[in-house]
Amino acid sequence: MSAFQDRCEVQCIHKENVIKVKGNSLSSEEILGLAEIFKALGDPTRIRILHALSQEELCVCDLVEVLEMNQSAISHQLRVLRNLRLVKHRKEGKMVFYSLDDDHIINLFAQGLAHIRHK
Amino acid sequence: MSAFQDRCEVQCIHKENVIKVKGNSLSSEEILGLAEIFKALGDPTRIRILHALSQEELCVCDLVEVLEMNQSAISHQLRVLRNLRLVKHRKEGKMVFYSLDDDHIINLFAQGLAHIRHK
DNA sequence: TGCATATATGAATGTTTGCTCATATATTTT
DNA sequence: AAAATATATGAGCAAACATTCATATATGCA
Repeated sequence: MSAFQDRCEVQCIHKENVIKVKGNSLSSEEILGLAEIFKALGDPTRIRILHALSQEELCVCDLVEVLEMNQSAISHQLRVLRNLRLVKHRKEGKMVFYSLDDDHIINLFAQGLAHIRHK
Repeated sequence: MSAFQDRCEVQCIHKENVIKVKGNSLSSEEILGLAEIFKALGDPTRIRILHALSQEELCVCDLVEVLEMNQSAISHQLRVLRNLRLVKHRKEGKMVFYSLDDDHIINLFAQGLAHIRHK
């Protein structure tokens, strides 16, 4: 209780709920990790890339064609997805083929679509 | 095929895959809708708010106390979540109580955590 | 070796975003 | 009616971001 008055000038706190919720919070790593993934999914270009890759392994050129965006933009976004291990890549000659690194993303899409369709 | 050469100066395209994937893309509304939700989840403060609300209905003051952030920041983020219908609110006197608007978010969190824990 | 192709990346830029500060609104209390 | 409390919101600012342009790297081919 002492921790309360120290910092917060507000009076309406429902102490029990606050204590309960504070005692069951996510770790900083979990919070930052979640935010990082969701932020990566929070961009139309990256959504389109991931959705395309959920159907086929594709090279960068293919993605350029599918998304109708320029190659630099695609490559920059692929780097973001690669750094988060959302996609993996495989080199074959001059080309680099990308694919999803695991299936969680597909489930996340399904959940997300379920949400927007119920609204 | 004509559509190809028009715009794209690249030659390595795997035509069949590109056609298949292009023919099965999400609609603009779906893409933008998904991006919007995931963007909303892509911020540590909003994650913490949503996680808190997944345990208890809380008023703004409670959230201020739980997150240890100032009231204005919390209110601004609550507005974002409200606009996307991720949370709903209920007024009681001077106070406004917030809670999750549906359970999809909980599933999204679970999926997201599954992803980061497997890496 | 030299040229073309596929991809990656740094710098620059315009936009978006999250927070703070100040203030407005709404409700209760005195 | 005035003061206090709970919440909302506009303006301003710094940081993050998405794209473009120019260029670098790497591979295959003549």
